[in-house]
Amino acid sequence: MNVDRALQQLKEQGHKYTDKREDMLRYFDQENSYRTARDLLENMRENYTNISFDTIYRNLHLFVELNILEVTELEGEKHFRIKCDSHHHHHFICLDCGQTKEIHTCPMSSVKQELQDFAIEDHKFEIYGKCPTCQTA
Amino acid sequence: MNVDRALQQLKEQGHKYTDKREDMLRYFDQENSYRTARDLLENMRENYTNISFDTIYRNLHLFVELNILEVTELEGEKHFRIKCDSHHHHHFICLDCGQTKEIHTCPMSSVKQELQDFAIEDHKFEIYGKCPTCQTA
DNA sequence: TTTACAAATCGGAATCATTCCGATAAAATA
DNA sequence: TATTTTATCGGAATGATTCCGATTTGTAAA
Repeated sequence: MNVDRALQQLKEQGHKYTDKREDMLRYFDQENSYRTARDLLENMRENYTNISFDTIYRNLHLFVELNILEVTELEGEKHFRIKCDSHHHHHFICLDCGQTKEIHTCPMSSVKQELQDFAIEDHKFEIYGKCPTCQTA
Repeated sequence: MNVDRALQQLKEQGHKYTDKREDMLRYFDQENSYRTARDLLENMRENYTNISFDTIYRNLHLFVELNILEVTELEGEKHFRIKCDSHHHHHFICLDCGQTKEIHTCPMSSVKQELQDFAIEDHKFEIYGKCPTCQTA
């Protein structure tokens, strides 16, 4: 997912263009890691002094709904990151800095046999720890 | 993990016995599914009219620390269940009733090769959906 | 079996993330 | 440009969780 494509998708689905939306997407595109609503708010405040939490959350949820961002819950707080383009995969998530590394192993195919009568709606496979950078810091 | 063993473990580690602690453990032992602090509170109120959230949370955290309960975050709320005895495994979790089913597939061994320089501290593999009972209900 | 003390509990206030709402402002379109 | 729809703001409300001072209760030692 890149910013221009996301913006186009917004327009196509009847949502309005705003500078704030573009900047939010650019923020996640640059960060390329899991960030909280507060992280985003603080970054946005640099250019939009009075931006409100309502705007932050409304757009975060919109982006998740449109599959532009993905979300996970870490230590009681939602964290968002731009959705990866490539094929299905999972993430190692650094608990210090939020950086991620793609994991290409996914056990779902073998799991489905174990869950014949269950309606699978979603799954989460995440590995937590410290990335090389945060280990030395 | 069973109730008596948990109570003994509490005692061994210098924690005091209280009826409430025993009843909390019995609740999770019976339920055998992911329950919230509020679920527990409401159940406990039947016998202890004035039990407080402080007591609920303090003990939930203690139990997690002592490895008697395990915790996961579902839809912004922490859910607790009694820790399984058997060997390492993961869970299918029913999003309606919180019932779980053990999944015996775990991809961590193959994943470790992908994460040579990363310090792995924890991992989560959960499958969400509807259990057979909740599908028909 | 009392005593003494640390741990546990209560009640309620505080905190923190998130959501909601009414009023205003800005984008899109005719 | 006028109209309509969506977005934003500011601030209040909500809901889970935590904190705190005062009180009570296990427990171990006298």
